[in-house]
Amino acid sequence: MSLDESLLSGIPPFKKLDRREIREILDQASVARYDIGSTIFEEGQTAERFYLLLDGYIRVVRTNPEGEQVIALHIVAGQLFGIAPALGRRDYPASAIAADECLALSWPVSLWDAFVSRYKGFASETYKLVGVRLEEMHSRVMELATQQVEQRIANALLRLIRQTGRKIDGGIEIDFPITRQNLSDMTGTTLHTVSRLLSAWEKDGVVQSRRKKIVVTRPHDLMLISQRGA
Amino acid sequence: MSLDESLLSGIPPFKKLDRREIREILDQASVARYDIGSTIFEEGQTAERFYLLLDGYIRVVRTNPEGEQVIALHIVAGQLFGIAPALGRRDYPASAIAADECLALSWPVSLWDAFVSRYKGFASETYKLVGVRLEEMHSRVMELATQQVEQRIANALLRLIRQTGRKIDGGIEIDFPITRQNLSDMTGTTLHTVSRLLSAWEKDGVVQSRRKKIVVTRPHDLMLISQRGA
DNA sequence: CGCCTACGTTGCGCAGCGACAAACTTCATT
DNA sequence: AATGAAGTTTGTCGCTGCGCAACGTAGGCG
Repeated sequence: MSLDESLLSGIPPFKKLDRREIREILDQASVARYDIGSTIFEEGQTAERFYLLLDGYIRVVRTNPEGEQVIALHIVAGQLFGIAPALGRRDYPASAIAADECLALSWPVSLWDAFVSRYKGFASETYKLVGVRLEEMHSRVMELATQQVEQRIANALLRLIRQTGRKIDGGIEIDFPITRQNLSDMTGTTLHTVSRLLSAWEKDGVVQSRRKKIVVTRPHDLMLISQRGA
Repeated sequence: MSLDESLLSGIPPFKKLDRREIREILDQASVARYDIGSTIFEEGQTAERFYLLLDGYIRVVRTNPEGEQVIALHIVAGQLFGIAPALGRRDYPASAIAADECLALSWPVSLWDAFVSRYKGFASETYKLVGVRLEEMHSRVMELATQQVEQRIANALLRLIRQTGRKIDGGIEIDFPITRQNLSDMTGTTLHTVSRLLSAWEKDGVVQSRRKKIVVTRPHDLMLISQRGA
């Protein structure tokens, strides 16, 4: 099966490359589809491949010895993930789970060094990506350390609509199925507390939610909530 | 003033280099001493230089709009810091403050690309360092999201003695001055709570502390505390 | 079409720990 | 030796948010 060059042409780590180079890269790639809820790789596994998400959303998850989950971040289409080699690691530091149906390319890690040295802009773009992730981790630590549960959940929602929001009439919808449990795993709280807060916000008309779906109807009010008590 | 090549010869990012290359690098470096409590660079500033800590300890700190501080990590001797260019950034994402009297080398960021391309092992070692930091941020998020205050403080102490511990008779001492406030800034709690817990632990003989000094007398018991309620 | 499982809601009680307050200790400075 | 600032201790109080429990609802699958 052959992939079209246009797949990669707009995507940051490859945007400086010409047609021929992209062809080269695509010819070495594998494509795979992942069902919602399926695991792409697991924490602690030896990193065999690195990935590029073409479509869908990925949850990057860590589990502690007690079995509690924490969602570290979400990957959106066009981003590399599973890039252990960029961090000088032989194993994946976290698990990747398809938050929605996903389509991804992948390459064996043995090609990483060649990609870095051979393709212009690839290295700098990936290290920029790592920078962004580090930055995001930083702000999660800040939030967890200084904010109340209500503000943390508001911030989590705001980040989600910023990164994965889809404009619909009446608000901005989170583009993939998400449960209260998921939200509580992102914010270090319980599904009960998330449920209560969403109910309260729905009553105030700030959000509107059905099962596994959340629409933020008044993003500005949510921003005010996220800064409450400042 | 001329610096001796032995300064850099054992240090990871430079360990694969020969005498001549190290000479080159040293000749382009500036040396500076920083008083305890002084600021080396500040969050948001344009990154002019990147640094190598030769002696002492650095606190990497972020401040939120409300003025609350969070200590992101500590830098120990032999580590690079202020490496914004490695993250594709033009500004420093956090402030660096001397936790003790410090000695550091620095180079203008304009040299970064040359270092990466010219010196063997420099790139891979720095990205490994970034990986370690990302990993550490990850586990901080995990801790903040899933653990009680008591366990978080125990973990913070354990990390400190692992990274900066100095063996003395009767235990392991944290090698630089540290206050209850500092500890609370690392764990997202208050100095009052830290004080109470340290007092309790001291009564149990797990730690021993004076003003700005903490000695862990029974590290194993502290480990048990850090896993309590598991 | 109905069952079953996953997801969501809500009430109640409790406790961890933050907020506030006040006093004490250590150390640097003059 | 006196003064003051910075760091530490300790007590009391109350609220946020978690644990537990029970029930309601929606959607997938046979």
